[in-house]
Amino acid sequence: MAKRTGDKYQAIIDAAVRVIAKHGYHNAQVAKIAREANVADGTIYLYFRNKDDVLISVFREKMGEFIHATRARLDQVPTAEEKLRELIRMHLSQLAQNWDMAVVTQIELRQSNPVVRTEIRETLRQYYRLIEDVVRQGMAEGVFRRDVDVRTIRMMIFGTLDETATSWVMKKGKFDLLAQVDPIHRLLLSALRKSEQREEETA
Amino acid sequence: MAKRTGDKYQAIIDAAVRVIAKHGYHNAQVAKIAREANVADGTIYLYFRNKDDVLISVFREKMGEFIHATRARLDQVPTAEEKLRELIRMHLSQLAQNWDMAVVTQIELRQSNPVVRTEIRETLRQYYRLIEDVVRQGMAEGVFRRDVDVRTIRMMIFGTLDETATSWVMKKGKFDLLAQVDPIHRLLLSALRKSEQREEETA
Amino acid sequence: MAKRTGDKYQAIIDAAVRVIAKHGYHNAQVAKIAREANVADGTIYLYFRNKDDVLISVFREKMGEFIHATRARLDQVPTAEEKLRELIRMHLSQLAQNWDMAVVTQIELRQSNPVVRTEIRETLRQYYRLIEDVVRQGMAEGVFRRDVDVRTIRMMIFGTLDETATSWVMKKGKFDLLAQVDPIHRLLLSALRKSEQREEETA
Amino acid sequence: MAKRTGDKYQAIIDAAVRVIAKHGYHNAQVAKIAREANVADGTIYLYFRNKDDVLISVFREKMGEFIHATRARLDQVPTAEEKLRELIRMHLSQLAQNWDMAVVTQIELRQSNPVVRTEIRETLRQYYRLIEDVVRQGMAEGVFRRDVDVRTIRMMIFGTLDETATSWVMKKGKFDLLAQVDPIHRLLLSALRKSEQREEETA
DNA sequence: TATGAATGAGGATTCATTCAT
DNA sequence: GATGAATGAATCCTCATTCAT
Repeated sequence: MAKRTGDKYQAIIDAAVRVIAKHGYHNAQVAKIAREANVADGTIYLYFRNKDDVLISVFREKMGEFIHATRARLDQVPTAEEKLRELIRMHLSQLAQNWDMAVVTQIELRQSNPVVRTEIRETLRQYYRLIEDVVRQGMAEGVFRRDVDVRTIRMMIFGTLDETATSWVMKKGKFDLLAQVDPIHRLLLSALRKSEQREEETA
Repeated sequence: MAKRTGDKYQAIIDAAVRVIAKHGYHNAQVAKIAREANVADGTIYLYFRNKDDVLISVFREKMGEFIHATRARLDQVPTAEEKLRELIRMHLSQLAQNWDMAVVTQIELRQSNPVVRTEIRETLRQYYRLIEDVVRQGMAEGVFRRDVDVRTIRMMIFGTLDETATSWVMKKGKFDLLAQVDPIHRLLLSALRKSEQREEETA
Repeated sequence: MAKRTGDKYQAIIDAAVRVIAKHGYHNAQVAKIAREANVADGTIYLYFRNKDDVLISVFREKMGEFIHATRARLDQVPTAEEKLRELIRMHLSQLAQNWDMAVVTQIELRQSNPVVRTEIRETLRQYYRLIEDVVRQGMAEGVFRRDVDVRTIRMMIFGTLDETATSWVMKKGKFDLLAQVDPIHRLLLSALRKSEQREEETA
Repeated sequence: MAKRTGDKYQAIIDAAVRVIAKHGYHNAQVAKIAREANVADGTIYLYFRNKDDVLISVFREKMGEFIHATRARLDQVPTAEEKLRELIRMHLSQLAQNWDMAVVTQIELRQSNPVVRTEIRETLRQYYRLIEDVVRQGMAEGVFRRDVDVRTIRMMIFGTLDETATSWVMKKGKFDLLAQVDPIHRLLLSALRKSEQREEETA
């Protein structure tokens, strides 16, 4: 049971995203997802343990791609400041490019039950680590301040990006999400950069 | 129908908070809330249109108190920088002082259906405005930067506080939430201050 | 929950008997029972924990009446031999008088799942005890043989009655069940009597 | 289709017995039986019409062997009284020697649906005839009473043996089934013998 | 006002059977 | 013959809401 590969596996995941985005989490019945994926209801259970497993897999697969793409991009720029910019850009652009996924991750999947939510939070940890790695690099470079805990900084970075994305979805994409990259980058850089004064401050 | 006052009205709201905090959103049945409030199931429908109305009212009432208390406090300090500090402090301390409410607002109520979520978002707007007013005052004072849209800044402030609060609840209160006030204030101030002021900072 | 009294409780039990007798165990859906009892599906769950509980209760209630009536009758006759006769007569006549119950207890409920079957077996023990008490009395009277274990004798008595009843139902009541009382009584008496008495028997 | 011979035919039947004995009738899925028999799910349908056919065949084949062995044994003893003893002995010993089959025939297969049960009852008729033949022989010999219908006597004999076997399985084989042969034989003989013989018995 | 018994719509999941390979 | 991936029908139970008292 529960094969995690194959065309149908992907088809079901993609169908789930479309159905949830269109009808909402609470109206995404297994039958609807099956129909959208052009498979029988029972077929879903050849690839997934249960409905929760489908939802968790949606998040894991998509967030996995999201993180993978982001990490690959970050690897291409050397400095922490540039990495921060790419992080912001990738975060917002990937959501901007896939409205369905944006709706699903920012809104719908957050309504899910405790089991799904716990799994989601687990997946998010990888992303947290990615962010914290950038911050740590900046500190090591001597560019980012060291007087604030890395986790606090990560909360600011993630919180800012997440709130921005959620607002964008709640406003039905009525503002240009990518236009936020630059101002957010400027804000976060200002927050993170060491200043001459702060150096003295810690002395 | 649906009178919005009286002892029972309050009793039901408070019971809802306790039940949701204890059993989780998905296990907060009307019957359970009624029992906790020492009223009959049907009585709830004398004070609320339906279950959604109870949940929305929970958020509206509690968030109303939250905003009212915050606004009252902000009125007592003159400058934007100090107001920002009080905003952060009030936000985190009010959650820190009421674990049930923290669980309910940061975790459980976010699992609710679209109707409730929309209403919640509506209530949040007042809080958004409060934050933006502080930012605008800072700009007017010539202390906060003006090269970034007020809404973007608000997203950073709210996103940071919200993510911090959520992490705190997810980690079951294992870290000291109030200890975050100071570092967050420093981060946000650095993000918001005009360059010149940052230089003057230590003077 | 699960009130075990009231008109509806009885109505549901009786409806279950009729539905099972008519449609068979595997076609006795909760909805069908509810409709037959003139209540809503959900009402059943105000009186019973689940479907199994309905089935178990059917057996327990009906078998309870069965045992009670039998015991009451046995109390009215003094000797073990007469008691044995009444036991046989009551067993067969009660089934003969209630075709639906006969079908349900002899055929349909035996198809039930392990949970239900276990509960049924539990209830049957009381009946076993009733039979064994008659046998023991006969032994105490010096009328019944003592060279065979009471339980073995009980198995013969119950086995004979049960097989007779089952055959009668399987043959759709095509033979006169009550006509079996006398021959079975004679057979069992011959089996049980002490040798001396058997000698006198023919006199 | 549905050839009733070959290694796989037997393998499937034997696998069904093991699976039903181990997991119970309600957990004996076709897929599980196929796996136990080391064949593919679909292969079962090359040898059997459907699942019911498998179950019926299990009973028919095994009961067939049971009856055949019993008949062969009865042929080796001349008198009805001895035949009765061998019947009892064979009935109980064959079950005692094959726990899986005992569980399957006494408990699990009785939970099956009407189609299977009807077929089972059909197969049982052969066994009924075997029993009745012994009884008739005893009557012809002038040894068994003739004042009770042969079928009634058969119900007593079969009922007694069946109830004994079922009790033994329900009690998980906690008592010695073969130790019941002698007392049951004594009981049944007492029930069946004509009065004169019974008189001689004590001499 | 207050009660709480009654309602009934709605959905995830299993598993016997098929059929293209 | 043999496979096993795919099918899709069928059902118990929960719980928000009503309404007679």
